[in-house]
Amino acid sequence: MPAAPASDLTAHLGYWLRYVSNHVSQAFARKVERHGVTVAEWVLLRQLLDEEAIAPSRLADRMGMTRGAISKLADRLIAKSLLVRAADPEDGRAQTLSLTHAGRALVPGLAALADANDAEFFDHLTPEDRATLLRILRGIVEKRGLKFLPVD
Amino acid sequence: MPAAPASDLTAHLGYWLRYVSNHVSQAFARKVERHGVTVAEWVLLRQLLDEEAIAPSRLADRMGMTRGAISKLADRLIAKSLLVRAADPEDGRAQTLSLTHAGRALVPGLAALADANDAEFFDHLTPEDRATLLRILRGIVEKRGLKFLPVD
DNA sequence: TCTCTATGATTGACAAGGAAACTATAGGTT
DNA sequence: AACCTATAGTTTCCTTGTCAATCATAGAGA
Repeated sequence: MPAAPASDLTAHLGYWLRYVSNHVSQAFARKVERHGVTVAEWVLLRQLLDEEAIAPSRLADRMGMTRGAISKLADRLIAKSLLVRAADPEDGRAQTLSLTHAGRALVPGLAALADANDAEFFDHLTPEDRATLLRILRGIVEKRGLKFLPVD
Repeated sequence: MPAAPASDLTAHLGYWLRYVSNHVSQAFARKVERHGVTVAEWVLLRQLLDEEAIAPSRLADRMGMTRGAISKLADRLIAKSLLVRAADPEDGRAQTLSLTHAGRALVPGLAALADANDAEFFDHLTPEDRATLLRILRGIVEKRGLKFLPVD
């Protein structure tokens, strides 16, 4: 009798991954909340820091959200004067999003919070463990051909 | 000049953790969806398999959700005839939740899906890497004194 | 016993994302 | 040029969670 060993919930790596990841994200959410932004908003702002202007659809791909979600997320950031939407001069259908001055100014402070959050959860690991964790996670992304950055 | 190195988004372990975790959970969500349940519903059902009956508040703690969320989650499972709610005979305020026959019968199939999902994402790792990953994740939970199991 | 506070659970209002319908424009084909 | 299909974005509806208010009961203290 092989007795399939009962699938204990806590035996699943996926379970632990979700467990820890949610805590890390929740902790980060609390940190950025004080600055008036959500985690999704932070990710969008951060993406825009590198590029002059970017199409909503590209953001949707990169952030792993639907275009509808990006549309609304952009609305909220525009309402906070951190973002501007402009028509693409080369394509009548397309829009571009770019940071306002205020938006650009906000990013470094949030980045520092991201650093702090990472430190809070991972600094106690040995350098080897940190490297292994990163290697494993990147490996899964590569192996599975994952395309986008999740947010929630 | 130490030059704090710009906080590249992809340098954060929290980023990768969230990235991978969300994909693993989304893949699992698609699997259980075919059986008519959500991930949160699966977790609740699985928790109940071990205990005869359990208080909603205990579930809220364990699952890392608010009591309000558990209340509604239970409503949905009751509507699907997988769960029953009963008054606690010892405390007029308390309720207890327990699986119906159908609910209990559903769990093994879902557990198999959880196994399959884990295999899909982690089977390519060496046993050492799997062990390390589990150890690291458990270590973080312990170090940080995390109390509950996240769901979404 | 009466009252006050704490606790368990539910409910209502709101937030944020997904799916699908919809609008407008691009670009190829005839 | 006229049409047809593909693509970019937005909007609508639905789901599911949180937060805060609410209700009922428990249990301690005057």
